[in-house]
Amino acid sequence: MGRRRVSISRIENRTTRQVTFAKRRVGLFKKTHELSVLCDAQIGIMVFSSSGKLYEYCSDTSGYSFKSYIFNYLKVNNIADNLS
Amino acid sequence: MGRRRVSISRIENRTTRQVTFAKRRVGLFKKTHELSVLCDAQIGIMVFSSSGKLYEYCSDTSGYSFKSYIFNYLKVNNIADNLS
DNA sequence: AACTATTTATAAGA
DNA sequence: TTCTTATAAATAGTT
Repeated sequence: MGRRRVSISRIENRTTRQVTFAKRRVGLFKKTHELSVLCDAQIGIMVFSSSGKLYEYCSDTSGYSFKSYIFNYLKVNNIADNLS
Repeated sequence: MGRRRVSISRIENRTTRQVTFAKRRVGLFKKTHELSVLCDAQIGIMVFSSSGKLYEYCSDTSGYSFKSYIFNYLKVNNIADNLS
């Protein structure tokens, strides 16, 4: 969806890779936010860049954290108890 | 990006919300995969639908699920033990 | 950091 | 509900 079609494989040029990372990361977080709001979903996303920097997004509505949903999931599925 | 512009707020109609969730979830995971491959990034994403079902994607190809990263996080931070 | 030609995602409709 | 398609949105290459 740009001037040319691009095949999905690692971008070798360092500068191009960094620029694409910055652009698509913003796009991904936007899509994440939209899905969360439109469909009332709880979403957590963590992105580690190749240089090791962490970017994260978490939907959080009216007091419930994403972590609380994870805890609830673990409990309901009997994966863990004694959560603190 | 469809027949009409849509404002980003909760879709009230249940059927429309479910259809949109299914479509956009696929799109989001595709975008996640593309960013990961193009830019050599490690990405984990967890989506809880409003009905509580979990969908996840993890860029790691060596057999580890994103859930295992969460488990490790919970263990390391002494939030939960007895994880199965 | 902006721009814009194109590709891609997707909202309605069939 | 799965497929189609008109249109909005994302973005690759350019400036």
